[in-house]
Amino acid sequence: MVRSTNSRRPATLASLAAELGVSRTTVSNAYNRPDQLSPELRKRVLDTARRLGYPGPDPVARSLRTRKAGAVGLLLTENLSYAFRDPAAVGFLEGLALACEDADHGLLLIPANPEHEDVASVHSAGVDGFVVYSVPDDDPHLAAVMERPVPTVICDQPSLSDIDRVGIDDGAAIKDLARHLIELGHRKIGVVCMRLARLRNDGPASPERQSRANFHVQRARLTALSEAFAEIGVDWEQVPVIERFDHTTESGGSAAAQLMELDPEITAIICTSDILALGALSEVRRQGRRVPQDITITGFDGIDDAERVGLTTVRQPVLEKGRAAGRLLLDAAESSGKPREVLLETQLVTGSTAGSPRSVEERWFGP
Amino acid sequence: MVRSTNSRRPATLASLAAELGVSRTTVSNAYNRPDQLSPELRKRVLDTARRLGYPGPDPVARSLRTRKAGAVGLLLTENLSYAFRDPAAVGFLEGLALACEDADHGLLLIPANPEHEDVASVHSAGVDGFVVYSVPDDDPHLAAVMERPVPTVICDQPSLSDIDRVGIDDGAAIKDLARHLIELGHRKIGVVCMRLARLRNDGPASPERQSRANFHVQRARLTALSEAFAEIGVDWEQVPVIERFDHTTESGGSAAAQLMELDPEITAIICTSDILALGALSEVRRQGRRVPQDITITGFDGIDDAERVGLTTVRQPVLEKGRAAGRLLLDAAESSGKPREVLLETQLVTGSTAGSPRSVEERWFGP
DNA sequence: TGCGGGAACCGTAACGGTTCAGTAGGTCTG
DNA sequence: CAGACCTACTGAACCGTTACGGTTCCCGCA
Repeated sequence: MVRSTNSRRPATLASLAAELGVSRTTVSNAYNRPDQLSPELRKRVLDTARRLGYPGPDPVARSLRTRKAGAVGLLLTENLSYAFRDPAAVGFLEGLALACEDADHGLLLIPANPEHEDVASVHSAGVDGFVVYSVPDDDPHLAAVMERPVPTVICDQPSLSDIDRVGIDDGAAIKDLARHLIELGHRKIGVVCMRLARLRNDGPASPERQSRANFHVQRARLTALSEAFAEIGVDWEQVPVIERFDHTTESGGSAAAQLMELDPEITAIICTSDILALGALSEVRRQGRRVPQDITITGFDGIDDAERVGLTTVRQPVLEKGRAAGRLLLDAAESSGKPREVLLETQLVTGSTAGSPRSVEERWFGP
Repeated sequence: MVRSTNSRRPATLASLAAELGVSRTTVSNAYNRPDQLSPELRKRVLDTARRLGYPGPDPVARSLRTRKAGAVGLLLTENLSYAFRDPAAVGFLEGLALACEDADHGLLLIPANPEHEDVASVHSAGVDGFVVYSVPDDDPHLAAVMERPVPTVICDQPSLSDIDRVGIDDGAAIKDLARHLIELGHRKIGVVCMRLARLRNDGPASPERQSRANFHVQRARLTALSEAFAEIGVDWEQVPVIERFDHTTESGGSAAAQLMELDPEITAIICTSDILALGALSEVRRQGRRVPQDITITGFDGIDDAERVGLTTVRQPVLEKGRAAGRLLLDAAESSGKPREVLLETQLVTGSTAGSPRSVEERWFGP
């Protein structure tokens, strides 16, 4: 593109000062501390600036000196576009954006390809702090963030390191859901979950793999599920858990199919996200089964589409989570010493996709 | 939060160099030009860095020196959270994010409150370029962006200034839609449009206000509509146009209500966005009218929800638009002198919300 | 033995600001 | 009329890095 007023080199504060015959300090003050110079001189500075096409103090140079960037970095180990594709992520981002806006900060989305070890993007992010959203605990990008000498807030992660954190009680939330299903009479269930580790794995996840999962949220939910069902004597080793790397409805569908093939006896499919559940729902119906008469399906998150179709799920306040993360990061009352923690409330949503399992006779011969 | 290894002051490249007894250049090279020093020394540098808790070259300082920020700024004159609430904006962002990702750049969302004159956020954005999305042509933030000596791409804006631009042919697109309605037999129509200027105005927009609109997209669409209907002898002065400041379904609903009250004779409501159209659709149905038997409703954008309900609309490739904007900005082949322009294709989607108007008799006494 | 050339490292000057401790000159106070 | 105090401005240090143009040293080769 072409610029209208362009001399060889763009004007700087120093060149402006020279032109005016004043010191750089004075020009700087004209922008930052109007009370430090006479109104006339200030006007003269600003006018000359306009004439020379000086756009005001360079943000980067200022940032270097003041040690403030006026921006918050968001790290989510996913393709950047995922942030806009997943409704829960979008909600989180909206909340985070609100908090940033309130504090007059920009929001920098940092590209961090999950299959890539390159952390240069983290190193080159000029930000005042990081929000880390849903990354595996062994992620190199996360490690790189931790090295940076700026405050950091982490979401949906265990509090293993001494870092401020925002999250929900994943375990308690999904236990409520599990007990709901147990009350309805479900004993033979199957689970569809999101990726458990950085390496792609699509298929059954052994109990060992489950407990070693690097994604805290998934691990917590699976553990809680196993506990809830252990309470009524269900052997978790026998419960099929299907993992999917990509978080899409297609994944949910194929996982549900795999689950039903693996064990046709299951009466309920518990999905660890609504997206997966919506996919499972379509697949199950495509196969001609009715929900919830023939099979029960549940999700997690409480996204709009889930509500629309009446999915039985757990609603978590994604927007609030984003906002809380931003607030925590930008709050001046920071650095109280101990890491702070915000736990948000969740809510069991009993929709129309969960019902009592029919007896085997009913299933085969009708009610 | 607490940092594990924290001496009084964080280590810098210089302190590292001093500790090692080498020059700053060498330390810098250890990070940026591994081929410039022996592998042994490099290892020693990196080891010492780890020991001292030096997180690598400061991004801001580096950015000042190299004149690169590794980020693209996005200006959209809306509350930041709007970017995540409006599906068309989300699609655009997704595309833009894809382009940024490909080029290993971050994406900085710049807060720019539309009702606020404060452009400091633009001045303090450390970015290599700007993408401007859907802002009024008299917006001070836009002016501030133009002052910054970095490349800029503008979306959905006339090519008044010599700036790279991405967009669609709004006029042609909506004319197709208009002709479709005309063929169906509509002569008495009403229009619901998005905000036309920076100052809030909810209600009828006079032809004069329409032609003076500061939002190019809206102006272009309204102008094209007036031309299309003028061709068949409809006096645009008589066509009610209702403007809404907030871009929500609620706005669409109330605008539709206002429109029908203003002129109960209209047989079609043309909305300049799907969001507005979806709101209008609910409102019309709430009032007990059937679509399209009693009234026709059309939108613009082609968002998912529109497709879901079978809205007659114009589909525009929002994701592609974002991607094209990003590509244009980051393309090295830039600065060819003349401003570049990318015009994307649109497509008329004939859904189920547009039909032939019934005669007045039919309307009152049934078919 | 002399010399060209590459590998490894260094010194200095930016990059474009902000900050803080002055200082010159004028006004106010007792 | 001395001293305190204020207003308006200045000089120099500093923020942490990279770019540029060396210098030194050693090796191979004629």
